Amino acid sequence: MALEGTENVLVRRLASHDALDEAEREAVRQLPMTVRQIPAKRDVVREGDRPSECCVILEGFAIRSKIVSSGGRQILAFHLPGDIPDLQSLHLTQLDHDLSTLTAVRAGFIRHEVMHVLHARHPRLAGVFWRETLIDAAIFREWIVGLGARDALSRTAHLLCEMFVRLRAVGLARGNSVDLPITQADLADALGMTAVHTNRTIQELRSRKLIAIGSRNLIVSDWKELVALADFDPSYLHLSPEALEPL
Amino acid sequence: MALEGTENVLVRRLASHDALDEAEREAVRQLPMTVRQIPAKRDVVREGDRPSECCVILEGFAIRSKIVSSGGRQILAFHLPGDIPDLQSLHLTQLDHDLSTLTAVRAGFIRHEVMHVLHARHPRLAGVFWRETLIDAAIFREWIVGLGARDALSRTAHLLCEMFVRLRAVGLARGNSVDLPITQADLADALGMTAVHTNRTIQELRSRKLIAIGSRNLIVSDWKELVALADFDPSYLHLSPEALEPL
DNA sequence: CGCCCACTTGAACGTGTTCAAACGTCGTGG
DNA sequence: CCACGACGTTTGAACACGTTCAAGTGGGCG
Repeated sequence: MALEGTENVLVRRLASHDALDEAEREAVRQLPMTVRQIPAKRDVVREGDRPSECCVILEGFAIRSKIVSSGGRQILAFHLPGDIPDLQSLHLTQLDHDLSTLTAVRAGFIRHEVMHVLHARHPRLAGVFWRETLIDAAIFREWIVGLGARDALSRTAHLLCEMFVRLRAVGLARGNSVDLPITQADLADALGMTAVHTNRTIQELRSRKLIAIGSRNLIVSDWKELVALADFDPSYLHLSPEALEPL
Repeated sequence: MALEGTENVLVRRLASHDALDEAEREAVRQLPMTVRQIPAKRDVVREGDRPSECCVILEGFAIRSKIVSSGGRQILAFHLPGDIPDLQSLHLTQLDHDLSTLTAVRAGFIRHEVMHVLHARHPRLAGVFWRETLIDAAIFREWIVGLGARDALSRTAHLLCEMFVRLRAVGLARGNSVDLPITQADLADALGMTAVHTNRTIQELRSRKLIAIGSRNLIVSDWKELVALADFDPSYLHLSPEALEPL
């Protein structure tokens, strides 16, 4: 049945770093979770909200973003199945950014109290969830490096490398191809550049035969060269050795 | 004696958000901590290290940074007294960036095992430390916004606002003046721009009579205007209402 | 006194922006 | 079945923000 699959997304994610014992796995499986289907391009929670639950993405893509006074939008993170985009709300009452869907999303919502009880009962699980938010922060740091110290071409290549590795790590790659339903305008808002220049940068990556990319999927034609151009080192993703192995 | 003061830095910081009960405060005060004095411009831990302790800054300024292949350095965070810059190493074994001192720093080192025991014994304290890393991440997010969506002037103003508020929150401001021993070259590496342009941007802020700034201190002459220019909203710092009050 | 480091200045240059228009594709309704 | 509109992508040309390189100033410390 559906629920089994959905909960396993969470167990698999949490167990991918530290091994969990059976009691811990079972406790996660037993987490009461409300599964909701959310259409594409909808806000899930907004800046200023004080959420009382947090959500696991089960299917689809979501983003976190922030609007600046000049009207611009900065995308802070792309989230894919297995991610818990607002886990921080567990200890930071007020949300300081928006969470919205890119595609249609199926997400599981877990109430904060339930999480707190889980953490009190299974302190090691608290550490595992904590770790998830730390990986989140590690990705933010790498984005800071990209925005501050890399030019448009290597910054774009770097983001594509990251998305590819993360999707592959959760089993969403088929060979060197992944679904990537992110428009160039969205990429632009993440990369801190205009859609026009994002388009030209992508064309450059294409003409160098590093990638083939459409509006819904990405094929990495030359992983080695793409990584070299991007100066991409996946250690910041803190994935298990297996998830990185046969790249 | 010195040790009392140093430990109180930590208690005060942790208690500034959620109230701690006496047992919890005492547990933090009893944390065995090795205080070390580190000269200016020294690495504390480096990318790739697997630290077995984490440190609280007691005095002085530190930075986290990352080197890119092209030779550039991106500063990811400025840390001041009360901060725990490598708290993440508690659950992320391998460090993905460097931590180094800007000025001479007095820091207290706490072994990971000790922290783990503390968290197991006082689950609520675990949440409080977790929260510290979440605020860290919130600051990263705001830097992403700055680097991606703000121009040089407002980005620089924003960073100065942030530093001023954070220093004030830990009692390091005297009126509208704070010690800020950050060179323009360091600012440049944080802001993702050249030292030359950082210099010109600062001159612009000076000539607009918003700030007076030397190489060791910052005076905010016109807070309201500076905030407006920076589009600065301190909520992302998740400070207590008292720390923000009479701005 | 002299050196080093941080800051400052000038001028040419380039990466990425801005504005504006056109193209292709997909889904919808006539 | 074709017309239409919406959306994402592509293209061109002028422009600007920030870079680059190079030289010079000023203050603090040995």
